[in-house]
Amino acid sequence: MAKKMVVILGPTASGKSTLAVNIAKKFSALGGPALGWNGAEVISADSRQVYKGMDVGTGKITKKEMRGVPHHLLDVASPKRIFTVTQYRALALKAINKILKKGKLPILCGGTGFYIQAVVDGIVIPAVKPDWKLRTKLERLTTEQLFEKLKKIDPKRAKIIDRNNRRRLVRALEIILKTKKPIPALKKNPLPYPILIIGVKKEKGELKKLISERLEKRLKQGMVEEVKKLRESGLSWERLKGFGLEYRYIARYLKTTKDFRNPLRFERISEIPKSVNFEKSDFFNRLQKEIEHYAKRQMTWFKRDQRIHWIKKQPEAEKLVKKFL
RNA sequence: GACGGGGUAGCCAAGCGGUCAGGCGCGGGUUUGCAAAACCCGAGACGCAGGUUCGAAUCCUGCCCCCGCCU
Repeated sequence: MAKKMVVILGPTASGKSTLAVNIAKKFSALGGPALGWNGAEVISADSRQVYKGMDVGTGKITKKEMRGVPHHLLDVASPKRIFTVTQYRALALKAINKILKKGKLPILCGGTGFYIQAVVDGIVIPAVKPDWKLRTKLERLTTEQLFEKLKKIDPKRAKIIDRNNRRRLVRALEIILKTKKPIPALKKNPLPYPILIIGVKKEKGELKKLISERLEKRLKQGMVEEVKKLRESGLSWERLKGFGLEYRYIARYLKTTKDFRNPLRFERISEIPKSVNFEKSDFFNRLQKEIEHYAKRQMTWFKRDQRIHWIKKQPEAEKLVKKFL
């Protein structure tokens, strides 16, 4: 049994998590034990599920849904602090090695392409914590000024960076100013063993339907309350907005209800009716669109990776894994 | 029937004689230190028919349609 890893990726709502668990559960049938494997464990590759307290909105798998298959990298960070790819990669590598040491197959499963790439292709970068003081200072500059500044102190990075992207400009400057040296040239350090990458493909219409059904379910499961709780635990509206999608939209909604600009006013969590009628509302439709766009962006990311084996149904994935092992 | 307002891309909406509105949606893309974030590019239009003009979404004439209001 040589070291190997399986990656399962795909757009949001495509059913990746379920597939990962199913594969792990069917591991014997796929011939794992016969080849010396002791089983399989899942590592989440999701930039939002790493946060504690973000469950309903991220579609975090429940204990019950795991069906005994161990999952890693869920709830490893506080939403109050920024979590970055760098940290993700370090934790993921640790988890992968632990799993391999047990003689088990790691299944990296998630929709954050950047995180997956960081692990699989290995982008090596030292960590620099965000410096809020410096950021507020930089935020005062115009985008153009930020770019000029970067060009002066690190022309190499300036050459390839998106000069319209304030966020990236600020982060680049932060790193340079904190480490006192230019951004080091990219070093790739890919995992040294075979990796099977499976992509879950869905027809556009079907995916839309899945997204819509899931969104409805989440709202019923108390997503509004989840966001309210996060807010009450001290997260700023700005921070919630940064999480995007559900968190962004519900935060906006709660904010307006709090500002008394909305006819629906909820002072305490208990006052939020169990079934605020979001369905068919402007709120619902917009959020739905937003999630569809997100799915599209994910696909844009995945499309360029030629190593991905795209599948439509589980049996195809099983076949691939069996052969791979 | 009279008067008033209006008909601009799938939707909302500016322009009212001479590069371009814009937003949403749609399509494509970037991403190598916040990535569910952030950012970029593209297609598509002036209700219809004439006229005036070097040039018309924009002015004129006629017609069609919608909304309001009055009888």
